[in-house]
Amino acid sequence: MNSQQDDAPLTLRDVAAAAGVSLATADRVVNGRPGVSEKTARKVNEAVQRLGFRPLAAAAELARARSWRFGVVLPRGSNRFMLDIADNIRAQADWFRARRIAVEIVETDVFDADTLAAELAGLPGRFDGVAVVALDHPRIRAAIDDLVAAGMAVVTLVSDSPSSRRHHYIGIDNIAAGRTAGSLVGRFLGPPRGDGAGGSIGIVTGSGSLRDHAERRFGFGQVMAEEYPHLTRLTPVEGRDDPERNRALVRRMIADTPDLVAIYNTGEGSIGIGEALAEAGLARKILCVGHELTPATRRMLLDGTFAALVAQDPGHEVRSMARVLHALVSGQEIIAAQEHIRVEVILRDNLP
Amino acid sequence: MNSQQDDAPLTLRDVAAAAGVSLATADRVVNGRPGVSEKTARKVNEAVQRLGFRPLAAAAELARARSWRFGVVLPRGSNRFMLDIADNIRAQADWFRARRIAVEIVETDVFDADTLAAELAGLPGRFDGVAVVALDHPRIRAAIDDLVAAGMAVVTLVSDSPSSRRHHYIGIDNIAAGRTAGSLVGRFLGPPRGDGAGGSIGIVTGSGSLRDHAERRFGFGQVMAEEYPHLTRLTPVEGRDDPERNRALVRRMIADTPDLVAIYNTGEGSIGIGEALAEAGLARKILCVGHELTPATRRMLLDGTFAALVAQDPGHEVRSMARVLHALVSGQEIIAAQEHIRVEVILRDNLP
DNA sequence: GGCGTTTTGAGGTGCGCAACTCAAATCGTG
DNA sequence: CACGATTTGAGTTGCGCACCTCAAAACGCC
Repeated sequence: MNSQQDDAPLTLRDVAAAAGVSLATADRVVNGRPGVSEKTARKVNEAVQRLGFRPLAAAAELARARSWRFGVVLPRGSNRFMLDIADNIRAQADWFRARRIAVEIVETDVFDADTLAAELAGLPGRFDGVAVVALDHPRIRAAIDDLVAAGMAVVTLVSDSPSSRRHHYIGIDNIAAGRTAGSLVGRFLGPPRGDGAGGSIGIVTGSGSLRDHAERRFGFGQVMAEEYPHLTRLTPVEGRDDPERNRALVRRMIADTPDLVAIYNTGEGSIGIGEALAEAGLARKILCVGHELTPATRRMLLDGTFAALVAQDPGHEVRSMARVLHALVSGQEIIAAQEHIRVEVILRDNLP
Repeated sequence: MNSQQDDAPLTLRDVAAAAGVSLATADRVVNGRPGVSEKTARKVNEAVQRLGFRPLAAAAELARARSWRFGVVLPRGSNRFMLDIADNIRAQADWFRARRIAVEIVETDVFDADTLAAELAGLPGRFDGVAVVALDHPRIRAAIDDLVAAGMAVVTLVSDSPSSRRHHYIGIDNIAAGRTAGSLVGRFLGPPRGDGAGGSIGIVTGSGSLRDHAERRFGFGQVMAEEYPHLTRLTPVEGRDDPERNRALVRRMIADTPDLVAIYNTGEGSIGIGEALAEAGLARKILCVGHELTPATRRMLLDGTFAALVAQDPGHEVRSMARVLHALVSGQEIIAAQEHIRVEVILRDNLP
């Protein structure tokens, strides 16, 4: 016979009673409204602690009774990965609607700082929260800071602008991703031949100005220099994530590099690399490691053209973006561990 | 000047109006209550479709106004990974409280079918939903089916009982995990020596009766036989996830196997393997691949004793368990993609 | 047409909280 | 002590939905 029926859900009323104050005062403290003496506030906070009170999420949300408008700024007409992001946003439509969140995808030329900055400048008023695939550029940094200053919740997506005041970055550590690719290449190639030579590694990259690609090259180079000095890194070639350009570049790379043993693609358009290798009869002969899981890379992983992919889960990123923006605007807590985006290694055997 | 103020949140009342029925009738249809003619139900469902109505999650949850009791059946006094699971459950306490969910961890001897079955038999009435680290055994299957028959939401955690009627399995595909480990070992060892010999691979496993370990061995063996026939697999030795036993076993393995080139541990207690190798001065000389990220395996990954880990994220599993059980008991939808637990490959470079 | 049955409508209640108003009590200060 | 300022209490409203009751209407059948 317990004197306290313990299933009784703990409400703010209980906290007020325990603290010896009225519901109104407890509410003022919990919601940070003014007009409460420090002493009283302390009493209430102690009661909250002692009883382990948490406002019921559903009730809080319902009572706030407002809707949110989120904008997601994505590169226009972009690669498969960005299309996946967009698809995942649409797939989350129900989740958003059930939370009174209206999401609008804003397509723009992310790669031009002025265009992107202008686009960002037009967002306040239209949205309560914004996710943006950022460029690491002073003008973008300033534009993002302006958004934050305007009271919007701002997260960077996939590509960060770390010096800005964005509230959160949702994406992977691209240096770690590059290092991981480096380790895979080094390990898969095995120890140097008898004469100490290891061969050359071609590096295909999107563009020099994208922070994520630059970081991947950096991480890759770090590991190579430290751990596999017998391997030669060729100068990175820029295919701008375009399969056709990549194909041409790899074709030339093959012709120019007799001891080519591996190719690392920091970005998209891996299919072009696979095609160039197939043309030359070198598929599965030259070790390939790339990024992101797409229908094309999946196929090449299965047929052995690519040995491994270093990837990030766009579904996770979109859900994380949704949760983080929602938590930011509605003042909820963010579960850091849940929002950490992992650098995934995908082999043929653990394809999702 | 839009005639329809589009920010007006769509409520059930709007649906009722659009369908030309009363709120009560619309409510009956949406919540599957009886006493509505088929014709009327169709009208309402059409309106729901047409308007894209979703009940506001917060309001629905609040209105249901009930609390849930979940039980999580874990092996008693178990290994680091299971302790991580328990820790993550405790770390989710706030999340649970905010949803009026009381979680109780039930420790028992999971490895004895009778004990586990008896424990499960005592759960109905105590809980609304149960997550259980299952054994694949007819008696457990029957016990799980009884829970489901008693109206409980039941998910298996980490280790499945696929023939049972459990509503959901939360864990990885262990065959894929074993295959992944096999590919890593095969790739990392590189091509056979000139004489075609590849060396021997030791396999350390927990126990023959655990389904997850058996599946990992199976997947590992598959890949080895298919892709790396030049490598010899030694007969698996059972260390019951105990570091001390593993150490003794590996010590003997080293002594008995001159051409030992790699060790694969399907389970826990990897630290014992590292110690045995260090004693023999073979750390980093023999390729090691194991499972699960723990403080010990993290350390050995960093110092190079282990080349890679195949892992599952206990945090993700616990969150997924919470979401799935909550969705099951409260009749919500489950986002399959979100609940899929990935087979992760962890190298030194992508350590979370 | 009259009966019983099924279907529908109208309305109420409460979930826990946020946000507000207004009056009462308390406080500090001269 | 008196004054105004600050703090506190009491109470109300509404968020959107689930769930319930009761009466009215429509229906099917003989």
